[in-house]
Amino acid sequence: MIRTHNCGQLRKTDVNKEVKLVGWIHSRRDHGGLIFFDLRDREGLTQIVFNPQQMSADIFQEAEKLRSEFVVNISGKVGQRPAGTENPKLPTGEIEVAASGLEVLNPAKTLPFEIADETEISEEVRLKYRYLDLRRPRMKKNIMFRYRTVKVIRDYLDGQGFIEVETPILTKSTPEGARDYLVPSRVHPGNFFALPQSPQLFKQLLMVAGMEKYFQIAKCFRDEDLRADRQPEHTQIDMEMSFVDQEDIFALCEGLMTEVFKKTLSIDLKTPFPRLTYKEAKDKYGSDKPDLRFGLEFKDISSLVATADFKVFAEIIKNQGVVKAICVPGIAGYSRKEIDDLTKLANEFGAKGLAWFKINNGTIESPIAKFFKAEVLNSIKELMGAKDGDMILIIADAPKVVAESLGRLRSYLGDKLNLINKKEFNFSWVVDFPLFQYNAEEKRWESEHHPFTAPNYDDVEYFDTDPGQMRSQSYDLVLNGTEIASGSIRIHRKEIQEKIFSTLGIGPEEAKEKFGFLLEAFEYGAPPHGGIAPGLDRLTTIMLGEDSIREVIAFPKTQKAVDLMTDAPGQVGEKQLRELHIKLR
RNA sequence: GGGGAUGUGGUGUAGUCUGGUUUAACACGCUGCCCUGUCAAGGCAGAGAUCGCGGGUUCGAAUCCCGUCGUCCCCGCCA
Repeated sequence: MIRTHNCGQLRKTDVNKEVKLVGWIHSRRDHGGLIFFDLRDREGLTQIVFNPQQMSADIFQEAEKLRSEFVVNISGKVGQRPAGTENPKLPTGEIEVAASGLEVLNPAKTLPFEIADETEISEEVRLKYRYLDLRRPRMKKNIMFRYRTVKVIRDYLDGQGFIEVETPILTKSTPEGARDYLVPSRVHPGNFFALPQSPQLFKQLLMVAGMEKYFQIAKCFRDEDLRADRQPEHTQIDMEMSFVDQEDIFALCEGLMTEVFKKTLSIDLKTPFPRLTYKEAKDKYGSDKPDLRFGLEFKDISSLVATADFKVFAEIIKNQGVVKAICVPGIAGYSRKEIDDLTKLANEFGAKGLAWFKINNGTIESPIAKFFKAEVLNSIKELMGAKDGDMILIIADAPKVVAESLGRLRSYLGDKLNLINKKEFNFSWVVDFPLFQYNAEEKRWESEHHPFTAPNYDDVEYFDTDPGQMRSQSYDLVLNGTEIASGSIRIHRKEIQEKIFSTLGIGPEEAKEKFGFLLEAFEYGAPPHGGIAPGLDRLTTIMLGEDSIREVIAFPKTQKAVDLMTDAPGQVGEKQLRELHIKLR
């Protein structure tokens, strides 16, 4: 090894030791007759001092030529800093290394930006020079935090009897779900592998194989448009267990999260995490991943206003619509324009209008108040728990539109009015998802989760009469309004699987062609099994208080799915295409 | 596919609405010189930008118009 210590290591107890340090020149303070450098490696910073009276003139001259980010090898003696010159900001701040030897291992051009958290740099520049961006303390911290998280996960699951198994990256395209990334087969002209959207089928086959407890830190690929929380490739903590029910999965996942938060952030999570059904979540928050760090719960006021003189509401209720409201504290002073902005937001999500009641001096002010009897207004006020200074926002529409638009208003106001405690980590389970959802465009039923999700066995009577009514044994883990894990108990019996396929309009032939290997496997003794897959990127993003998963991914892609550093994707030559039997059009 | 924001020396911004007192300003960085206790070192001097790209309007465009490209946020999409 070139070095004897790292740059975060030396303390007062090391004074007078002869040491060798390597690293990057982090900063330079040249006093002419005396030069200070902060030398940086992964572990920290150590001040190096070059004093011409204590070294050869040659070396001092060399030191004068050092610039930012040169990679150097320093030898010297650890010294206690003179009284009053200690730096309390550095763990190594009580000492410095008096250099006696210097070797430039590699010079560096002037960097496009400084290696410091304080400098704001456009993401475009950061991604082009990602290897420099990762030198910055924040990014280094994020990447190392991610590693520690994964390490805790592996240790925990190992302790629980799980084994990590790798599954193929080159696999088969499956219908439904996201768009696949395809890889052409050279050996089989016209045939393609698909990159896995998740190891779903393989982990179920590992259960059939008798592995009982499987996990994998698994890369998943989806060729869909990107967002702050979506990249074309992301990492799941993929888990599957045999002989379990929903409760076992919850307990495992709660144990895992508790361990992770304890070991990485020293935070004690309270378990069990609260649960709410999909229906409750939609009814009260308009979302299947509600942010429960703040209230603004929906209240259904349909029955209160159904018989009032206000025709708009009455009509909507008559046509299977609903009227729901949230009570927003302290915004009764909102101007016309501010209310217009809220209305515009509601419009974006399909609501035709936004009604409002301002509570001032105990009375309700609203352009539509005159249509309601005093006792109706009072009942609404009471139901909403509205106080002076509050404003009740009301949306009347089809249930889906009300949920989406009022839900969006809720999130917007929760953020805008600072109702959210940013330090809180609020976990909850959302359970009893519907088994199917109807695709009106294609006039067919689709799986809400995936086609291997077990139904809630209390609901199987609806298979032929009302599939939309059926609940599934699938569940999401929600953290601060983000879905961070999704899973289900799987079907392990052939006849139920066939029933699902027939509801989805997948005939026996098609099922055999697409999932034949899985269905066949189920005929050789498949244990009951289920699993869950937390998203590592989303989880660590929230834990670190970042706004985008790009901040926890070493080499992420832009919104156009491009890697600005490597310039991928790129063109390939005619020879490569010919070998793959591909002709561009 | 759609909506919105944005692009000015190496980096981050001001200037753009209201075209001309701009020879495009400021901070950081960079270069040179001075400097023995700094740690966001300090002082002095200096270099560095055809204002994303293309076209148009105009006597005159960073500024107005059209197109185009990149980046970001959102909708659709993401079992």
